[in-house]
Amino acid sequence: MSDVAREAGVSLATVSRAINEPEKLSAEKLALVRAAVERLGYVPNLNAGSLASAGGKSRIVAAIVPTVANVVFSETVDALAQTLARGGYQLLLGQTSYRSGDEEGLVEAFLGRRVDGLVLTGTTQSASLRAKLKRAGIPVVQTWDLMDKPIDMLVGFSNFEVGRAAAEHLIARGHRGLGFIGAQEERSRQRLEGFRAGAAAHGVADVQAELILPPVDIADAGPRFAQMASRCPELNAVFCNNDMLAAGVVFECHQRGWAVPQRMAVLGLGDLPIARAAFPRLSTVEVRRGQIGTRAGQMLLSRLSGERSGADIVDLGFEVVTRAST
Amino acid sequence: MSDVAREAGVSLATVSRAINEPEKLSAEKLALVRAAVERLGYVPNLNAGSLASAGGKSRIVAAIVPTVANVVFSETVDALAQTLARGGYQLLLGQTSYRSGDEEGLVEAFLGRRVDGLVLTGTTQSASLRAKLKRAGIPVVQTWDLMDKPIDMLVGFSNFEVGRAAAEHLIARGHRGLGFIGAQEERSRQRLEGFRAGAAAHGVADVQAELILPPVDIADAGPRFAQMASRCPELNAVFCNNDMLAAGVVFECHQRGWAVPQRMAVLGLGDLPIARAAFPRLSTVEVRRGQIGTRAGQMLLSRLSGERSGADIVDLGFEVVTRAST
DNA sequence: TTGAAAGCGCTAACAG
DNA sequence: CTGTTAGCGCTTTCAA
Repeated sequence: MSDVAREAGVSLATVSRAINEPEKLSAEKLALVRAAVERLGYVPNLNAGSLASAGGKSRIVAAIVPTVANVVFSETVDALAQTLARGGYQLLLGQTSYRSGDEEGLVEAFLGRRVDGLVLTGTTQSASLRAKLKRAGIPVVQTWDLMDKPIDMLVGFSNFEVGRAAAEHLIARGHRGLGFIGAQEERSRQRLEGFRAGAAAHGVADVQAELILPPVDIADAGPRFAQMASRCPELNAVFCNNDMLAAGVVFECHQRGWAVPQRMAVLGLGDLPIARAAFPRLSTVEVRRGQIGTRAGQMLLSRLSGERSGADIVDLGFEVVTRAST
Repeated sequence: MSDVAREAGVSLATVSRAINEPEKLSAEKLALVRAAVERLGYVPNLNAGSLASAGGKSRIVAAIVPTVANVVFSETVDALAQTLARGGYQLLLGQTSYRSGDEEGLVEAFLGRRVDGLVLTGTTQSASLRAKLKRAGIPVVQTWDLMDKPIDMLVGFSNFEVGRAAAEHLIARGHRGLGFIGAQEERSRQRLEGFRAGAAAHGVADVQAELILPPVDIADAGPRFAQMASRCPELNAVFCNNDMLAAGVVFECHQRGWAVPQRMAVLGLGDLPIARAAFPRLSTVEVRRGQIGTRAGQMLLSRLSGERSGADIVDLGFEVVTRAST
């Protein structure tokens, strides 16, 4: 910056003003500085700027997800990044690869960078992490599930209820040989519990379940489904924990010549594009994964702009959309 | 930090050392400082640190992709983030939403943050952007395509050759009524050119093409395919620019009762998990999207650690994998 | 081994 | 409208 000042023959403060509050400068000096900036290819150091300016805001928000390689999270991240970008914030990405122990280290690193806000996936942070976050005093939003006492803010839906609704949907359509294909992971387990509860409430005590160790490979869907089917001949409906898995099961049914939904009903989760591209069209539980990112971003933004906004807990809900596969 | 110093009864320098070079402190003082840090919940400000320390490295690398919501890029980003994390770097994410004009603004912002490195998607940056990047003097790696004179480093494969190979594969297997479904986007266009060239080389002059405006919705695959098929009754093989699209086409064929590949051959791109989950199993052009991220990360890391490493251009190639759908 | 002091690149009063 | 002077929170000589 001092190079620019010298080149333009003005003081440091003037250069700073030319960049941050150009309206407070004479046209003459402004032009001088701009020319010098141009000539030197000067790019202001934002870090130094935020260090010096009051509050030291970094204009960076960090997000932690299991992996962005999973569509469900990548769409949340996409929406979040877009929302933040509109507010002038940038996104620092952290991935745990489903190792929940990694979360604390990531948070620590982000806090060290003085991120202005944080979005977390899930609601099962350790007590020490919760405490650390509260002490940090920055807005935090947990996502993808619900709970009573969030660290700060929360946007998600009830995975347990999703499971229950899935069971009820399947039973209402006359299927009682129920199966569940999911992941060995928090939210999937919650859905399985809900699924079992929903089934039990209608007198279906036995539910087949296959939990895949993340990262879930869609190609596992077929084999896992095959296992369940041979273990339990009366199986006639499966709830897959994402539409990709469901598509895999549908393909497996095609291969076996099993009619969907007559011989086997298949219910997905997410309402991914493939649900509408599959044949038959997939019935699915729609969850607003994009909305999660958008809302999380908005909540952060309004908090960061000083608004003491309204709801700190938003339940986005979900919807069972019935198409042709159930 | 001064709070910690006071609390521990030592100087600022000692606190700094306790954090960055604990081996150079007496066990006594070290314990003192650590206790104070613990008691106060102190988190060192990394920004201030990098400002003060020579070189001012931020330990942040930025990546710009069209969108992380597209599997192909999300896997690259996933791999990149993981690789960088292992080297102690974090990832700042920028999305253009396919608006290539947004790229320059993002770069500007990242440069302002003094990121230590940058990874770009594609090779079609404007001259002014190229110049800016070169002047910035940080390692830059372009990805997802090939070119002769990259800004700095490059890791990708030839999209043109992918297209050509796809055409040759299809023709070799006896299909001559060729179609192409892709996106209105740089790399997809390159593949179409290659596809046409490959077809022409074997005397197939007429190639049907459908280019979808991004973001590509998989549910468009069926309708687009239907259009092509009705426009050109002799169509008997389509090359889809990603496996999702290909799965969509396969579903459409199921629906029409068209046997794949007998009535219609379907070739995908990417070798996504769904290619092995589909029925019939999808033939596809495998491109190493994870590798792109990993290699880009490694190249950056080795450059950042001072190694004057070897190849600055790496061609990852691709492979046509023949399964059951062609 | 530890501390004092001088910055890193920039912003923010405060004068002028 | 513009320049001077302190810092922001930390690291790093240089002495002690």
